[in-house]
Formats: sequence, structure tokens, C-alpha cells
Amino acid sequence: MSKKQLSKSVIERLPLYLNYLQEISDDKNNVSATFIAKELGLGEVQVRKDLAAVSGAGKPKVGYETETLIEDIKTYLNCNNVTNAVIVGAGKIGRAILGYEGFLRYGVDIKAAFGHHANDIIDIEAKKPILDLSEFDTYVRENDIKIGIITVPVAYAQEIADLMVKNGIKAIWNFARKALSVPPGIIVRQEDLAASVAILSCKLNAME
Amino acid sequence: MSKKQLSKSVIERLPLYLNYLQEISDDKNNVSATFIAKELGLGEVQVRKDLAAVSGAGKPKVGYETETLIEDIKTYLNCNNVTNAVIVGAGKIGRAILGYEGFLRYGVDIKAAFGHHANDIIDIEAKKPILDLSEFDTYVRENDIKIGIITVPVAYAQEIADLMVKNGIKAIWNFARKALSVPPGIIVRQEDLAASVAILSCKLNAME
DNA sequence: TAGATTGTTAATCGATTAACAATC
DNA sequence: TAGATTGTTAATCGATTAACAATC
Repeated sequence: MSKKQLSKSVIERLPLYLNYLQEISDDKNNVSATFIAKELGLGEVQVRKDLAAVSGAGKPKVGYETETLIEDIKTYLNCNNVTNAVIVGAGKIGRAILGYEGFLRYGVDIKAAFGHHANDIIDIEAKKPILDLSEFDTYVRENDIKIGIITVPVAYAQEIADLMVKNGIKAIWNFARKALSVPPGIIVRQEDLAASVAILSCKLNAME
Repeated sequence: MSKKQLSKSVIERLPLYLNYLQEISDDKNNVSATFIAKELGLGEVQVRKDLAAVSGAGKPKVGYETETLIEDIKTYLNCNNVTNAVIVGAGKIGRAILGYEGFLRYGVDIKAAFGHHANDIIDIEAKKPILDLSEFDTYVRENDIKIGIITVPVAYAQEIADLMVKNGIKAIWNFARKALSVPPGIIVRQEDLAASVAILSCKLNAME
């Protein structure tokens, strides 16, 4: 499975294409890079290059077969293999993520959340267990968990990250506003929703 | 207020610096770019250049005054002026965001959420109203709302975006997986949490 | 003074855009 | 065939990194 390693910017555009293609796949059997570019407000050559990188099945005059393109992007993004994940932190954000079904679409299955003094509570809507942190080690090892999601307060984030690494978790999605220190080989993605909206407000302010 | 327009990449690093500086501000009166770079795992020159862009108050040998630097970044990010925001979509994600206090730290005050057939429900923990969508127009105009946050299902996203624009909202933070079409001058920030984790799982897969 | 750290100018790197030949 | 669209090679652009003189 020697997959071309694409640049970060390309990888971040792939979900965009995927969503759009899935949206139109019922109506259109074929689609051109030109068309996608116009619809998504991107450069035509950029789209063509991105698509060529994961697919390369385009035909002059007609464009790409929509279904094939969808499959190729999904394959690249690993959507068809399920990767298991757990959340540590059963507060509002943790529960909101636990209950959101959109992740499975990308092959990520969030199996459970862990909290303090929680014990086998089941999130009714999501039908997923919220377990006590003491069960973490066993659960992670027994359920082939690869991704850990941290939604605890800043003060505990590093400690939880250490716990995850200790139990063999290889990728961490961190919602705590704290730069984690992890051993090499562990992937960390920092998510700061507040910063996202700060940038929005900053741009807004710059426009006046 | 002619503020230098920094590049997207620089702006996205500012919150990172801000968090770290606030974390250490009690212990350290001065801090060097070299030190920050090492702690956050960034290039030394990059940090120095970023800081110079918003502050420029560094002194050879001692570095920057921590407090001044914090204030300069906050000024650039517009943290000290409050910008009002509302959420449309009172599902799990909408409520989670409504209840999260971290935004005020960046000067964004989320005043209320709107849902269908909701009427003056108050989110107990957050102490913020969840109102019916029919009250949207009046509320937005009367409360100087500048930012709109969309957490409704994909099918309604464009319609809500139009409603926001119609009522004078200038910046939209969109959690629906849909490329919005808005008039020029309106800022849209697309947020796709599922795609975020997809990229994580993709990298994880590429490593093996 | 000597050395750490700054700010700036030049070099490198990577990503986007432009140009164009190939092809269905 | 003609024309739309592809894939590729070269040119541009922007951001990061390296080098170094200035300074407290």
C-alpha cells in the first residue's frame, strides 16, 4: 500500500471535493475539473492537479467519472477502512462529538467517551457508552483504538495525552488549548474552535 | 486603525503564541522568541518574524516583555473589542458551542441560539436563550450581531446563510458540510470537524 | 566587553498559476 | 474534424529558512 504522500494543502482540499461530488453524484455521471473549480471557487488547474494526484482517470472532453472519482478520494482518505477512536472528557464538547454521526463517513468510528466518576452511562441518543476513566486502559487495548480525542480542561490535557500514548494510541485530536508534548511518531492535531472564530472576527475588523 | 494585513498563516499562529504566553505570564516577565520557538516546536526565525509583525518591542539579550506581547497580540486579534454572534441550529453542536465560554477570551460573545419550534428556552448551564427562528430578524438587528454561526443540517445551510446576509451579518462560521454562496464582502469560514479527523486518520494510515 | 537575542536582507523551498501539447 | 478538457512542463508567487549585522 505505497500511497503517494500528498502535501497538507492538497489533503485538506480532498474532503471538499468529496462532499461536492457526493452532492451531485445523483445528477451527473461525469464532471470536469473546470466545473468543480467554478462551483467551489478554486483554481481550475489546482483542481485538476489535485484530482490527478489521487485518481488520474480523467478523459479529455468528458471529464471524470463521478463515481470513480468519489471512490478514489475515499480510498486515499482511507474512508473505507474503519479506524476506532475514543474521547476522553465527557463535557459538552465531548458529548457533542460522541453524538455526531458524520465521522463514520470518513471511516472514523468513535466507540466511547471516558469521564471522571462516570460509569457505564449510555448516551441515549448516540447509543454509545460513557465510561469511567479507570476502564480506559483495558478498553483501549481490547477494542483496537487508534485515535484519541481530548476534550478535558487544559490542566489535564497532557496527563491524558500521556495515558493515550502509553496505551498505544497513535494519533491525538486535541481540543484543549495546550501544546502537547508527545514522543516522535505520534500525530497530534490541535483544534482550537475559539481561535477559529477569533480569526474570523479579526478579518471582519480588518475590513472596516 | 490601519492595521498591517498579515498573511493567513501568521494569523493562525497568533492564538498559539497567545495561549502559551498567557500560560507562562505569571512566571516570566520576559521571554525570547528562541524560547517560544523551542517550546512550541516552531522555527526560531518564524516566531521572531511573527512577533515583530504585531509587536516589534523586543530587546536584544532580554527578549520581549511578556505582558506587552500579550497585549499586542490581543490588540491585533481584536480580543479587546466585543463582537456579537448568534448560532442558528440548536442541536448538539450548536448547544455545545453556545455553552463554551472560551470565545469571550477572543472578544466574541455568543448571545443566543435559534432553533425551529424553540421558544425562549434558556440553556440552563450557559444561561443563554434559545429562541425560535421567527425572532431572528428582530434579534439580530436589535443586538448588533456581526457573526453568524451555522449548525443546521446541510439542506438548510444555504437558506440560513441567505437569512443572515439579509439581516446584515458580515461573517459566517459554517459547520454544515456545504460550500455556501454569499455576496462579495461576506467572510465565510468553513468548519468540517469530520474532515479534520479524516486527515488525522489518513496520515495515520500513511505511516504504516 | 562578550554574548545572547533582535530585526533585516538574501536564499531556499513549496505551492499555485500560466502555458501548451496531447487526446477523446 | 473541431473543440473541450486533460496532464505536464515552466514561470510565478508567497512563505519559510538561513545568514548576518545591529544592539542591549
